[in-house]
Amino acid sequence: MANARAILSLLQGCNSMRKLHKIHAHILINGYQHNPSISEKLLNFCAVSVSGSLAYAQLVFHRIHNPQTPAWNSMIRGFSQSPSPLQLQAIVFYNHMLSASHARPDTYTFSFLLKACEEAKEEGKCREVHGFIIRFGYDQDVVLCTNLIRSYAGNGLIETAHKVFEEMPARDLVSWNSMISCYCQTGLHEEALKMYDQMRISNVGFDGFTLVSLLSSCAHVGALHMGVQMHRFAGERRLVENIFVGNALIDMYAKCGSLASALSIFNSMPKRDVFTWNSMIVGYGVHGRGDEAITFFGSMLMAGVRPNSITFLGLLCGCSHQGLVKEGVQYFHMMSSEFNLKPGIKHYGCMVDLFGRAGKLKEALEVIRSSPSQHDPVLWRTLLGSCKIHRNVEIGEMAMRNLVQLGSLGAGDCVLLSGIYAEAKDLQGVARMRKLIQSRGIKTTPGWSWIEVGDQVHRFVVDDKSHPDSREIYRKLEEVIHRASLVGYAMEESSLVAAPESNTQEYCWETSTSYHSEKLAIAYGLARTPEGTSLLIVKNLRVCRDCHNFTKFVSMAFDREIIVRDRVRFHHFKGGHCSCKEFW
DNA sequence: ATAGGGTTAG
Repeated sequence: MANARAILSLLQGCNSMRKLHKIHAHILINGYQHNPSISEKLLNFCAVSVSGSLAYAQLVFHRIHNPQTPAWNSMIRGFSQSPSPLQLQAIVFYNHMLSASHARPDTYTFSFLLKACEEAKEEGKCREVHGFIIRFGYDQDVVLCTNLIRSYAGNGLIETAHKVFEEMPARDLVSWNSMISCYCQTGLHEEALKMYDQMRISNVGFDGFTLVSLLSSCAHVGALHMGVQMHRFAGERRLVENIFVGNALIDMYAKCGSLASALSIFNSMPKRDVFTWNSMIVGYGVHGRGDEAITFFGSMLMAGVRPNSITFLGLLCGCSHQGLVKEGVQYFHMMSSEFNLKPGIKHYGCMVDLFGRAGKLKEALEVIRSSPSQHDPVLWRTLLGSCKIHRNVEIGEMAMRNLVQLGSLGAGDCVLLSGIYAEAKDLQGVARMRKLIQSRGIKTTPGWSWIEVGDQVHRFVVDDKSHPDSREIYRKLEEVIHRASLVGYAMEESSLVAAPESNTQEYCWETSTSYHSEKLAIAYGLARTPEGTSLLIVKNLRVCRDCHNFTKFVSMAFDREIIVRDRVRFHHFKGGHCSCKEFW
């Protein structure tokens, strides 16, 4: 004979549906099915627990006579945690609650509803729930406002999210952290970093959550100095031991070109997870140091950490940039044969690059043909890039035809093929590309470069005149070009030769009068930093040949180390040489 | 009874 108290404590310790069925039987035998605290507990377990069952919860719910707010909340919460289309049932249930019962929604109800909207990716629903919240007078609640920020941002409405943030009556640490992480996850890293200045003024302090998002943004824009500052803050609060913070620090240092610092954090970590190892492996990979990525991969396995698909992206990237064809092929196969990981489109892209870069264009083509995603423009674009490196007109044209067919031809692709024609002395081909690029309907990706000087990240675009110190920057650039030319730099004048090389490069035909964004960033960096300090430039596209050449001579003429992180990899320029050994 | 925040790739 179990009494009500005993049943409640059984429910408390319940961790599987099997146990639950037994307890439910007890409840029925003892006639407790109408005891509200027992049926609510039962319902809550079925609806919310990971080992529960929403279907069972619905049965229990419908047997409850006159369910109160807690019961409705359990159901709404259960639906909000459900997989994809089912979440919106949460809103259906809510409407049902309003129309068919006397139970009133509370702040918890809305919190669960917003969670459902965040996952469901339906911005209309998000606005709808916001309306409910206002109607019930809960729009001043800090937690609900924070929920709203996440829901709006998760639905692509970052500006609305920011508006909620601005207008909420008071912001605590969690609201700040949420706003910053929303910017970070939306890719608006400059905005995220700007929030930090305002956060300091507002005196809410910071914690590990703050640092993780900010470090991720520092990593993306290459803000090394700010990252170092975060590292110091982390040290003061003993947050470096926090695995999330440690991982974010490793990634930040690796992405800001300081593999040595990344390694020293790695060595000091008391615990390491798959993120820790991946950050190192991807770090070595994008620096073109495939052999070290491979060594770390071996240690990772020894440490008993299971690799995931990102681990292999890092490995394959390293192999392709170091020309380790045999190893790359081996790891590609290992993915599925030993770790049961299905190669994704990115992995196939690496394989196309691995063969293409090594001059094995036929094999690269074979990879595309055999991949499950042969209609993906990225693969053909990668192949086109390889054709440029190895001057192959025939396969280049084939790649181009495929891009046209897939309707995803961009200006960069035309520039690339034009370069291939130029090197084959096919002037008509060049003219055709030039014409194509000027026709409408061709997509262009605007290029930009970031450089961190002092505590500010500066962004430049091609021929940028918007910087407040623009005049000075152009004057400096003239001087830089002059000094570079004294040690052998010659700007490539003809548009035929100077047409940038890669699909995703900044393109411009009138090269003799245009300055790519990284030249402006380099000039600014040279003007504003002490002699001998190294510069870090981060680009969203790939470096063109002229800029690559330019940077080599600048590193010699000014005796500076210049690190350029482009869309795919790192270039370390020093004394007139680049770490990529012209292999990019 | 129950609520809000974190890292790698893209």
